[in-house]
Amino acid sequence: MSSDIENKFLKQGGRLTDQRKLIAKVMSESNDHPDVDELHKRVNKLDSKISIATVYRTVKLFEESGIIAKHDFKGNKSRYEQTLKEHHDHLIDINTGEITEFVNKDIEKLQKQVAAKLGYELVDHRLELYGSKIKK
Amino acid sequence: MSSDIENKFLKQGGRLTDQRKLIAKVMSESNDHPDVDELHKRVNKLDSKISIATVYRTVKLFEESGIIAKHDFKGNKSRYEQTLKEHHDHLIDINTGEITEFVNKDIEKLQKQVAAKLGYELVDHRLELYGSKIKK
DNA sequence: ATAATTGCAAATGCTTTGCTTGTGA
DNA sequence: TCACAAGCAAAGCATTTGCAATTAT
Repeated sequence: MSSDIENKFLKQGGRLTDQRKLIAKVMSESNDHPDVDELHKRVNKLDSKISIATVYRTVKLFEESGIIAKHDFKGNKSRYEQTLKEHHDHLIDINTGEITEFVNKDIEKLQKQVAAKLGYELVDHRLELYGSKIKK
Repeated sequence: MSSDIENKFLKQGGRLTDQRKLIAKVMSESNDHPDVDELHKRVNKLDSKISIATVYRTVKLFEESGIIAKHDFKGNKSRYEQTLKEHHDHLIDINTGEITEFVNKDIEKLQKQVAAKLGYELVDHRLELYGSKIKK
Protein backbone atom coordinates (compact mmCIF):
# COMPACT_ATOMS: atom_id res chain seq x y z
CA MET A 1 0.00 0.00 0.00
CA SER A 2 1.26 3.44 -0.82
CA SER A 3 1.65 5.99 1.91
CA ASP A 4 0.04 9.37 2.17
CA ILE A 5 3.36 11.05 1.64
CA GLU A 6 3.97 8.97 -1.44
CA ASN A 7 0.66 10.04 -2.97
CA LYS A 8 1.13 13.70 -2.25
CA PHE A 9 4.57 13.56 -3.70
CA LEU A 10 3.39 11.89 -6.88
CA LYS A 11 0.58 14.37 -7.24
CA GLN A 12 3.20 17.07 -7.24
CA GLY A 13 5.02 15.38 -10.07
CA GLY A 14 7.89 14.03 -8.01
CA ARG A 15 9.93 11.11 -9.26
CA LEU A 16 9.40 8.16 -6.99
CA THR A 17 12.50 6.12 -6.32
CA ASP A 18 12.75 3.09 -4.06
CA GLN A 19 14.60 5.16 -1.51
CA ARG A 20 11.96 7.86 -1.47
CA LYS A 21 9.23 5.27 -1.17
CA LEU A 22 10.87 3.80 1.88
CA ILE A 23 11.52 7.15 3.51
CA ALA A 24 7.91 8.12 2.84
CA LYS A 25 6.74 4.86 4.36
CA VAL A 26 8.85 5.26 7.46
CA MET A 27 7.78 8.87 7.96
CA SER A 28 4.17 7.87 7.49
CA GLU A 29 4.44 5.24 10.15
CA SER A 30 6.24 7.49 12.61
CA ASN A 31 4.12 9.12 15.24
CA ASP A 32 7.02 10.87 16.84
CA HIS A 33 9.46 13.52 15.59
CA PRO A 34 12.57 11.71 14.37
CA ASP A 35 15.76 13.45 13.34
CA VAL A 36 17.65 12.49 10.19
CA ASP A 37 19.89 10.07 12.02
CA GLU A 38 16.96 8.25 13.53
CA LEU A 39 15.17 8.25 10.20
CA HIS A 40 18.22 6.82 8.55
CA LYS A 41 18.34 4.03 11.11
CA ARG A 42 14.69 3.17 10.62
CA VAL A 43 15.00 3.20 6.86
CA ASN A 44 18.13 1.12 7.00
CA LYS A 45 16.18 -1.70 8.61
CA LEU A 46 14.27 -1.96 5.35
CA ASP A 47 17.16 -1.28 3.01
CA SER A 48 20.62 -1.14 4.47
CA LYS A 49 22.10 0.54 1.43
CA ILE A 50 20.29 3.87 1.65
CA SER A 51 22.81 6.57 2.42
CA ILE A 52 22.30 9.33 4.92
CA ALA A 53 22.88 11.86 2.15
CA THR A 54 19.77 10.57 0.44
CA VAL A 55 17.81 10.87 3.64
CA TYR A 56 18.95 14.47 3.98
CA ARG A 57 18.07 15.21 0.38
CA THR A 58 14.69 13.52 0.57
CA VAL A 59 13.68 15.10 3.82
CA LYS A 60 14.54 18.51 2.39
CA LEU A 61 12.59 17.73 -0.76
CA PHE A 62 9.50 16.63 1.16
CA GLU A 63 9.76 19.67 3.35
CA GLU A 64 9.96 22.04 0.41
CA SER A 65 6.89 20.34 -0.98
CA GLY A 66 5.07 20.93 2.27
CA ILE A 67 4.62 17.22 2.85
CA ILE A 68 6.57 17.10 6.05
CA ALA A 69 7.52 19.76 8.58
CA LYS A 70 10.89 20.51 10.07
CA HIS A 71 11.37 21.59 13.66
CA ASP A 72 14.47 22.95 15.34
CA PHE A 73 13.81 22.67 19.02
CA LYS A 74 16.31 24.16 21.42
CA GLY A 75 19.55 22.28 21.61
CA ASN A 76 18.53 19.50 19.27
CA LYS A 77 19.15 18.65 15.67
CA SER A 78 16.32 19.11 13.21
CA ARG A 79 13.34 16.85 13.65
CA TYR A 80 10.63 16.00 11.16
CA GLU A 81 6.99 15.04 11.19
CA GLN A 82 4.34 14.44 8.62
CA THR A 83 2.02 17.40 8.04
CA LEU A 84 -1.21 15.49 8.30
CA LYS A 85 -3.11 17.10 11.07
CA GLU A 86 -4.13 20.70 11.45
CA HIS A 87 -1.48 23.13 12.57
CA HIS A 88 -0.23 22.59 16.09
CA ASP A 89 2.56 23.68 18.38
CA HIS A 90 4.78 21.70 20.71
CA LEU A 91 5.52 21.33 24.38
CA ILE A 92 8.89 19.75 25.07
CA ASP A 93 9.61 18.00 28.34
CA ILE A 94 12.97 19.43 29.43
CA ASN A 95 13.75 16.31 31.42
CA THR A 96 12.81 13.53 29.06
CA GLY A 97 12.65 15.22 25.67
CA GLU A 98 9.12 13.93 25.27
CA ILE A 99 7.09 16.04 22.87
CA THR A 100 3.40 16.82 23.26
CA GLU A 101 1.42 18.54 20.55
CA PHE A 102 -1.24 21.10 21.28
CA VAL A 103 -3.55 23.52 19.54
CA ASN A 104 -4.66 26.82 20.99
CA LYS A 105 -6.77 29.06 18.82
CA ASP A 106 -6.71 31.92 21.28
CA ILE A 107 -2.94 32.16 21.11
CA GLU A 108 -3.09 32.02 17.31
CA LYS A 109 -5.55 34.87 17.27
CA LEU A 110 -3.42 36.98 19.58
CA GLN A 111 -0.36 36.36 17.48
CA LYS A 112 -2.13 37.67 14.43
CA GLN A 113 -3.23 40.70 16.39
CA VAL A 114 0.26 41.42 17.66
CA ALA A 115 1.67 41.23 14.15
CA ALA A 116 -1.07 43.48 12.78
CA LYS A 117 -0.49 46.06 15.48
CA LEU A 118 3.17 46.17 14.52
CA GLY A 119 2.25 46.64 10.86
CA TYR A 120 2.90 43.10 9.73
CA GLU A 121 1.01 40.33 8.09
CA LEU A 122 1.71 37.12 9.97
CA VAL A 123 3.25 34.60 7.59
CA ASP A 124 4.62 32.02 9.96
CA HIS A 125 5.30 31.51 13.60
CA ARG A 126 7.11 29.33 16.04
CA LEU A 127 5.76 28.56 19.46
CA GLU A 128 7.45 26.07 21.73
CA LEU A 129 6.81 25.50 25.39
CA TYR A 130 9.48 23.91 27.55
CA GLY A 131 8.32 22.45 30.80
CA SER A 132 8.74 19.80 33.42
CA LYS A 133 6.08 17.35 34.41
CA ILE A 134 4.10 18.15 37.52
CA LYS A 135 4.10 15.15 39.81
CA LYS A 136 0.93 14.79 41.76
CA MET B 1 32.57 53.82 32.71
CA SER B 2 31.84 50.21 33.30
CA SER B 3 28.96 48.56 31.52
CA ASP B 4 25.97 46.87 33.02
CA ILE B 5 27.17 43.55 31.78
CA GLU B 6 30.58 44.12 33.34
CA ASN B 7 29.03 44.84 36.74
CA LYS B 8 26.75 41.85 36.69
CA PHE B 9 29.62 39.65 35.68
CA LEU B 10 31.84 40.94 38.49
CA LYS B 11 29.08 40.50 41.01
CA GLN B 12 28.96 36.86 40.01
CA GLY B 13 32.64 36.51 40.73
CA GLY B 14 33.77 36.44 37.12
CA ARG B 15 37.32 37.31 36.18
CA LEU B 16 37.35 40.46 34.11
CA THR B 17 39.85 40.44 31.30
CA ASP B 18 40.38 43.20 28.74
CA GLN B 19 38.67 41.09 26.12
CA ARG B 20 35.64 40.44 28.27
CA LYS B 21 35.41 44.12 29.13
CA LEU B 22 35.35 45.01 25.48
CA ILE B 23 32.80 42.37 24.55
CA ALA B 24 30.64 43.52 27.46
CA LYS B 25 30.94 47.10 26.29
CA VAL B 26 30.04 46.28 22.73
CA MET B 27 27.06 44.17 23.78
CA SER B 28 25.91 46.92 26.12
CA GLU B 29 25.98 49.44 23.32
CA SER B 30 24.22 47.18 20.84
CA ASN B 31 20.52 47.71 20.45
CA ASP B 32 20.16 45.01 17.85
CA HIS B 33 20.74 41.25 17.95
CA PRO B 34 24.24 40.62 16.61
CA ASP B 35 25.62 37.18 15.84
CA VAL B 36 29.11 36.14 16.90
CA ASP B 37 30.65 37.20 13.61
CA GLU B 38 29.16 40.65 13.85
CA LEU B 39 30.17 40.93 17.48
CA HIS B 40 33.69 39.92 16.58
CA LYS B 41 33.82 42.64 13.94
CA ARG B 42 32.59 45.29 16.32
CA VAL B 43 35.00 44.25 19.02
CA ASN B 44 37.86 44.14 16.58
CA LYS B 45 37.43 47.83 15.89
CA LEU B 46 38.47 48.42 19.50
CA ASP B 47 41.08 45.71 19.68
CA SER B 48 42.05 43.94 16.52
CA LYS B 49 43.74 41.07 18.32
CA ILE B 50 40.68 39.53 19.96
CA SER B 51 40.07 36.12 18.43
CA ILE B 52 36.70 34.80 17.43
CA ALA B 53 37.25 31.85 19.77
CA THR B 54 37.28 34.26 22.67
CA VAL B 55 34.09 35.87 21.46
CA TYR B 56 32.45 32.44 21.31
CA ARG B 57 33.69 31.55 24.77
CA THR B 58 32.68 34.86 26.30
CA VAL B 59 29.25 34.95 24.77
CA LYS B 60 28.63 31.46 26.09
CA LEU B 61 29.89 32.47 29.50
CA PHE B 62 27.66 35.55 29.65
CA GLU B 63 24.73 33.50 28.50
CA GLU B 64 25.25 30.83 31.14
CA SER B 65 25.37 33.62 33.68
CA GLY B 66 22.04 34.92 32.42
CA ILE B 67 23.57 38.25 31.44
CA ILE B 68 22.81 37.95 27.78
CA ALA B 69 20.28 35.89 25.86
CA LYS B 70 20.82 33.69 22.85
CA HIS B 71 18.30 33.38 20.05
CA ASP B 72 18.20 30.92 17.20
CA PHE B 73 15.78 32.33 14.73
CA LYS B 74 14.83 30.24 11.72
CA GLY B 75 17.59 29.90 9.19
CA ASN B 76 20.04 32.14 10.97
CA LYS B 77 23.06 31.68 13.15
CA SER B 78 22.73 32.36 16.85
CA ARG B 79 22.13 35.96 17.82
CA TYR B 80 22.62 37.62 21.17
CA GLU B 81 21.16 40.49 23.14
CA GLN B 82 21.59 41.91 26.58
CA THR B 83 18.94 40.80 29.06
CA LEU B 84 18.11 44.22 30.42
CA LYS B 85 14.48 44.72 29.75
CA GLU B 86 11.59 42.61 30.85
CA HIS B 87 10.97 39.42 28.96
CA HIS B 88 9.86 39.90 25.39
CA ASP B 89 9.39 37.95 22.20
CA HIS B 90 10.36 38.73 18.64
CA LEU B 91 8.77 39.41 15.30
CA ILE B 92 11.12 38.83 12.39
CA ASP B 93 10.57 40.52 9.03
CA ILE B 94 10.94 37.70 6.53
CA ASN B 95 11.97 40.14 3.82
CA THR B 96 14.50 42.33 5.58
CA GLY B 97 15.47 40.32 8.64
CA GLU B 98 14.52 43.30 10.78
CA ILE B 99 13.61 42.29 14.32
CA THR B 100 10.90 43.91 16.40
CA GLU B 101 10.44 43.11 20.06
CA PHE B 102 7.05 42.80 21.66
CA VAL B 103 5.42 41.88 24.93
CA ASN B 104 2.04 40.26 25.24
CA LYS B 105 0.90 39.25 28.67
CA ASP B 106 -2.23 37.53 27.39
CA ILE B 107 -0.18 35.12 25.31
CA GLU B 108 2.10 34.45 28.28
CA LYS B 109 -0.88 33.66 30.43
CA LEU B 110 -2.33 31.30 27.86
CA GLN B 111 0.97 29.52 27.48
CA LYS B 112 1.07 28.84 31.18
CA GLN B 113 -2.49 27.56 31.03
CA VAL B 114 -1.73 25.26 28.13
CA ALA B 115 1.25 23.79 29.93
CA ALA B 116 -0.73 23.31 33.12
CA LYS B 117 -3.54 21.58 31.28
CA LEU B 118 -1.03 19.15 29.86
CA GLY B 119 0.38 18.49 33.32
CA TYR B 120 3.49 20.61 33.01
CA GLU B 121 5.05 23.51 34.77
CA LEU B 122 6.18 26.04 32.18
CA VAL B 123 9.91 26.55 32.52
CA ASP B 124 10.75 28.32 29.30
CA HIS B 125 9.23 29.13 25.97
CA ARG B 126 10.03 30.34 22.52
CA LEU B 127 7.66 32.50 20.54
CA GLU B 128 8.66 33.99 17.24
CA LEU B 129 6.44 35.63 14.68
CA TYR B 130 7.53 35.80 11.06
CA GLY B 131 5.79 38.37 8.93
CA SER B 132 6.01 40.79 6.06
CA LYS B 133 5.38 44.48 6.35
CA ILE B 134 1.96 45.69 5.32
CA LYS B 135 2.34 48.56 2.89
CA LYS B 136 -0.39 51.13 3.22
C1' DA C 1 16.92 7.65 -24.04
C1' DT C 2 18.08 10.76 -20.80
C1' DA C 3 17.40 13.85 -17.15
C1' DA C 4 17.08 13.04 -12.46
C1' DT C 5 18.79 10.47 -8.41
C1' DT C 6 22.01 7.80 -5.75
C1' DG C 7 26.20 6.73 -2.90
C1' DC C 8 30.38 8.02 -1.60
C1' DA C 9 33.61 11.01 0.14
C1' DA C 10 35.02 15.50 0.40
C1' DA C 11 33.58 20.16 1.53
C1' DT C 12 31.07 23.36 4.21
C1' DG C 13 29.71 26.55 8.05
C1' DC C 14 29.27 27.30 12.69
C1' DT C 15 31.04 26.23 17.02
C1' DT C 16 34.15 23.98 20.31
C1' DT C 17 38.58 22.47 22.06
C1' DG C 18 43.70 21.19 23.02
C1' DC C 19 47.64 23.30 23.87
C1' DT C 20 51.05 26.81 24.87
C1' DT C 21 51.70 31.39 26.35
C1' DG C 22 49.90 35.31 28.77
C1' DT C 23 47.56 37.60 32.81
C1' DG C 24 44.08 39.18 36.53
C1' DA C 25 43.26 39.00 41.47
C1' DT D 1 52.00 33.44 42.31
C1' DC D 2 49.21 30.49 39.64
C1' DA D 3 44.61 29.11 38.38
C1' DC D 4 42.30 30.81 34.75
C1' DA D 5 41.95 32.99 30.09
C1' DA D 6 43.52 34.05 25.28
C1' DG D 7 45.10 32.97 20.70
C1' DC D 8 45.85 29.85 17.28
C1' DA D 9 44.93 26.08 14.61
C1' DA D 10 42.90 21.72 14.54
C1' DA D 11 38.77 19.04 15.54
C1' DG D 12 33.69 18.34 15.76
C1' DC D 13 29.12 18.01 14.18
C1' DA D 14 25.21 18.48 11.28
C1' DT D 15 24.33 19.24 6.75
C1' DT D 16 25.42 19.96 1.81
C1' DT D 17 27.60 19.02 -2.54
C1' DG D 18 30.59 17.33 -6.75
C1' DC D 19 30.98 13.54 -9.41
C1' DA D 20 30.59 9.07 -11.58
C1' DA D 21 27.41 5.36 -11.80
C1' DT D 22 22.56 4.06 -11.71
C1' DT D 23 17.57 4.39 -12.56
C1' DA D 24 12.63 6.09 -13.28
C1' DT D 25 9.65 7.52 -16.71
